[in-house]
Amino acid sequence: MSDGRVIFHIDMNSYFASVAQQANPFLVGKPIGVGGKPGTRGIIAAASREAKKRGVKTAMNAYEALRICPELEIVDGDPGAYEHITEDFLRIFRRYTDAVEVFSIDEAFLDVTGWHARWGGPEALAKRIKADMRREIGERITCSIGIASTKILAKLASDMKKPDGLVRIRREDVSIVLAFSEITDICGLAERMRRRLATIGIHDLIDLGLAPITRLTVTFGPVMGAKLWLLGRGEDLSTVAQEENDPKSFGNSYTLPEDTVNPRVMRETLAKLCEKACRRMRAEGYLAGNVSAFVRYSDFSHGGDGTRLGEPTDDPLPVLEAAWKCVLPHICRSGVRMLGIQLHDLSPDNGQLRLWPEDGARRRRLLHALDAVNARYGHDSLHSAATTGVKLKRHVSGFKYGTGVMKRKV
DNA sequence: TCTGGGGTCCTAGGACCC
DNA sequence: TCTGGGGTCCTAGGACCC
Repeated sequence: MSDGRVIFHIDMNSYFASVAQQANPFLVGKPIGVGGKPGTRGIIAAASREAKKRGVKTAMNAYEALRICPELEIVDGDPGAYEHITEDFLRIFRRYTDAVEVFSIDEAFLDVTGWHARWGGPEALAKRIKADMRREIGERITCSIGIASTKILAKLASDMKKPDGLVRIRREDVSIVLAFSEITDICGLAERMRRRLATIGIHDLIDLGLAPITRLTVTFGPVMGAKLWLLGRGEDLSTVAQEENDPKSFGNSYTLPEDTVNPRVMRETLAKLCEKACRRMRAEGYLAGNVSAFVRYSDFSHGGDGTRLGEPTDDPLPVLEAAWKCVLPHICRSGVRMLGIQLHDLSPDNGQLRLWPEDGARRRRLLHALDAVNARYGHDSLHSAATTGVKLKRHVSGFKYGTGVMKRKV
């Protein structure tokens, strides 16, 4: 069935670090890590090739990374630049097929079945894409391309040679590749699944390929069981999705510099998170019908709840009130390390279809004005006084808190 | 100075309806 | 008298991804 398909998985190498090095020649050839700001408990989001050689790994704690590699230079991420460059390489991919699925900011699947022949076959097309990228995006930002008949195998292939790799897994080589791969090399199978499979005597992908489907469906349910059975044969039925999906949720979370039991700190943190998530939602034109809020304790266990919002909204005030009620029963247990919120049940904001009461309309104008200032001067320039906890005398009917703004750092 | 922050998808279980 | 069973919707939570 899938024999005829030709799928590419294209994965940028050390993407954030490569972008930083391309933007700043002083960083070229040096071990750098992106993220992990001092004074926070952040982690390294990406390490340059030089840093990786010295043992720095993605998701490593910044202190640990500096201990292993004291000369490591830690630089801030630049989300705007990543988005921009991602758009550039997607444009290149779309020259060669309509079926481009954005898998993350630095990865995409391409279905080039029926298109590769005119470029001289899959490998020749992959080389051409690499050449386009070098010429149009730059020498620093390289990619690894995996070619196979399914998405899972293509992804496995792109992982096999880094950086600047090009690996094709042909149908006749699938079983040998699987025999030399770990269960957790397969996208979608991680440590938990490895352990669960071990409990029924499946220790590697060869075992998985030999397991009867009933054993898998009994243990993992009909859907996951069938999926595992196919994976054991190097098959998967997923197709390259061409259309970009609408977002399902907007969430923000923050790990405090140190654990706290202070409700005031927690509420202020939650307020900023609500503002941030609502701002993002307004920018993309969505309203949320549902909010959930949660805390992570010192021991990494967590607590929280969700609730419906009275009516769909993108206003941080009602969101904060609802989120705070969700979190409140959970904050007395022990020190809190992280707080987070998530807005779901999204609907498009068809402004004209909704009847805002006059105060509501005024408040919306205010929020959008705040957005404009923050967009211009930086995200933390202005906060609504209500969500920062400043008590105001002026109240606006229909809202529990005032709508004044507190000036900061402009 | 162990363990960030942004997401999606799947499953289990309860409520409710016919 | 007895208490089925299928379907859908919703929510909470786990697993996984980069």
